[in-house]
Amino acid sequence: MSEVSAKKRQGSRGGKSTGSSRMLGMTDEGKRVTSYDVARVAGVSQSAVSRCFKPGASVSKKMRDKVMTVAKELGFQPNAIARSLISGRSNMVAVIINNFTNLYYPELLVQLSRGFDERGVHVLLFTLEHESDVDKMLDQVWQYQVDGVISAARLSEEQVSFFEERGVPLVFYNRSFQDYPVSAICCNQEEGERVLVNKLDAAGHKAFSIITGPTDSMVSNQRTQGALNRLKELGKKSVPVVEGDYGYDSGRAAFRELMESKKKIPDAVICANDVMAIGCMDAARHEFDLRVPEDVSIVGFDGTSTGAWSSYRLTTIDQPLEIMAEAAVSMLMDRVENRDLPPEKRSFSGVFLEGESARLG
Amino acid sequence: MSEVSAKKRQGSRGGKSTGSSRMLGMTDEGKRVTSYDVARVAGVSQSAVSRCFKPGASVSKKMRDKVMTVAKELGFQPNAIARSLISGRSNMVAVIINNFTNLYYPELLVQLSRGFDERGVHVLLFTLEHESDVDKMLDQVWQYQVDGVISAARLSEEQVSFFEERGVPLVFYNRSFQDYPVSAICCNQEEGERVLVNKLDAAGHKAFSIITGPTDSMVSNQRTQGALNRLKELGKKSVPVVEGDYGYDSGRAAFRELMESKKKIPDAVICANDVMAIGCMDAARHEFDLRVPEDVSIVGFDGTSTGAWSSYRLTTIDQPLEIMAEAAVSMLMDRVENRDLPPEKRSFSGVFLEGESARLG
DNA sequence: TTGTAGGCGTTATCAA
DNA sequence: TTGATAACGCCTACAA
Repeated sequence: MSEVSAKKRQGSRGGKSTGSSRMLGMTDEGKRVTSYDVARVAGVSQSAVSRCFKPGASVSKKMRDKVMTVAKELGFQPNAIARSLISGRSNMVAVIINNFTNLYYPELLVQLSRGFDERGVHVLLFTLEHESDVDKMLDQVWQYQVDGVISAARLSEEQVSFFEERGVPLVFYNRSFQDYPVSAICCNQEEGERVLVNKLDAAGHKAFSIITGPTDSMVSNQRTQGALNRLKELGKKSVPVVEGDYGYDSGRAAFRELMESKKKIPDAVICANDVMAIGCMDAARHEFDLRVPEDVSIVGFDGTSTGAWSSYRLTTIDQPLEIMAEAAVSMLMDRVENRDLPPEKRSFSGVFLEGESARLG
Repeated sequence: MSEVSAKKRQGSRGGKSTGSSRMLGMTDEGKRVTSYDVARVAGVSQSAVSRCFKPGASVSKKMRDKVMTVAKELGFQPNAIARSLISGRSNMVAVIINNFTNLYYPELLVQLSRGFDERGVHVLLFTLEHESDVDKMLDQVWQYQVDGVISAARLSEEQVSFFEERGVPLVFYNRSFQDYPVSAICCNQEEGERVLVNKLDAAGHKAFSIITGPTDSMVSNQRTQGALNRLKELGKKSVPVVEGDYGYDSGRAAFRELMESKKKIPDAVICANDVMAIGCMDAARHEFDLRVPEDVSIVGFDGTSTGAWSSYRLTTIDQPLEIMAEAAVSMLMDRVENRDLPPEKRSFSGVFLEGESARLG
């Protein structure tokens, strides 16, 4: 031990008397127990202690036992902050989510958190309320030296390049760019909608309507376009489109708007997500005394657990959440380990859930 | 500038040519821009740069302008990790949540996140699946030097003392100990249940039943006890009690169990949360062709947004989520600022939501 | 295998 | 007000 550090750290817990420390993890002076403290008590160097806590390091069994015993005795845990500073890896990942009104996102968050946990990585959560907050938040993310970012919120190209320039891997969840290379996990929104339209069309529906999410939602736009494209191919033109905000009330309001407009009453309503579809069903049944699906078919998208509740039994497209979340986690971590991996997109097909909210027979 | 640091940092961005850096926030060698880089370009000392980024520091306007200009030019942002190391404050707070099946928790998480954001504090999220994971997680929390912890998960006294010994402020959300001093924000569960029972009793209900949450849930136990206590006071004995797990399916199953047991059919079912109450309603209506509330009254607890959906219009107790979350945030941050504050408990009354799932007339 | 010493990027302390 | 210098707690060559 160097003279300097010996002098610097003359805690009253010198050598012996380490028996009954009431304050596990703290020195008698109320400071955090560091590797130096462990080293002093164990009579070894600080670097030895450090090595004992590094998985593949070269340490003798004797040394490791000695150090670990003392470490446990003192309640020592390496300081992740200090480690991050020197190693350049924080073992933290930022998860950016803005759309919490959509019930889908909490479920996503749980899955992501689970996946990262398994890898010993921690989630720094960033929730957005207004898109305008994004830039301030990006600075925060950068300041905390996260190893990577998963964004389920829309970012501009400029914002994407913010991370790119800085070498921070970024994986989008259900958003992407056509002409800008970014890594992304997506559910194939268009395909899903086309499946729904096909099923509805095959069952003889004539008057289609669409309820979209917020117009600035990429997912909503893709879903809407998917449905409209397929409808056009089937010769359906002038399909009424009403805008919602992904929330229950907006689904209700949108259905009301459809019914009260001059156009013909719909017999099939395609909603950009499950929650609005549920709102839609409630409006149809309780405000207009319509039977679902006999009078009107209503379909959603997401496969949220609420959609399966027996008052709704929603016909919808189930996004394979666990699979997509796991894919996002591993795609990100791969890029954390190896920054040279090129951007990659993985697109998963949704699974058609028949439910009972659409007449398909 | 010292000779040493001048030698160490001889980036090719010396002095001039700072005009068009493609790599904002990175040096030409691909390293993070540090305060030294800013200092060199601006021709000032590193500590001057540091001061310019500290709110109440004593810096001349001229200095601040010069530094800030260069900082912006280079895309410099102070490294929060390094700051945490020296300052002992990470500006991160751990939020521990285990009960994600309960729809109440995502909404809580958003509110907490919002509150901390406003204070420039970041949320490190810890989700628990099994109670057994707790200890490993506590070590993680400690390693990251969080400034405080909010736990909506149950912790043992030992686990609480883990933080106490280390001087990390802890605030519980909706859990507490009777004989161990901890800070906590609670909704008055007992009181809420008593209100519900009174309303149901006043409307002439005779056959009460209770569906509980998991037996190891403190909140569920309090709610159940609150209801049972009041019922006993009203002379109702032998109230059937069935255990659920807070989930929709368990609410359905529990109702089924109630109906199929030998005991008399209930005319009032008290559920430990909204989601189970919803499951219960669906079972009553769709499996037993009962009318709610004419044949059976069903009440929940929480005031989740789904309970208000028009298929349910749940009669329930609304926990004042925003208020409670804000209280939790400020209670925690107060203790981060001043560690000497004694533990405190704040208990908020729930708000009775009349709904239409209970006959109260 | 073990110890020494330097550095990660800040903030804090003290002279100047 | 500014600048040099010492922490903060750890990891990592490099030397022993």
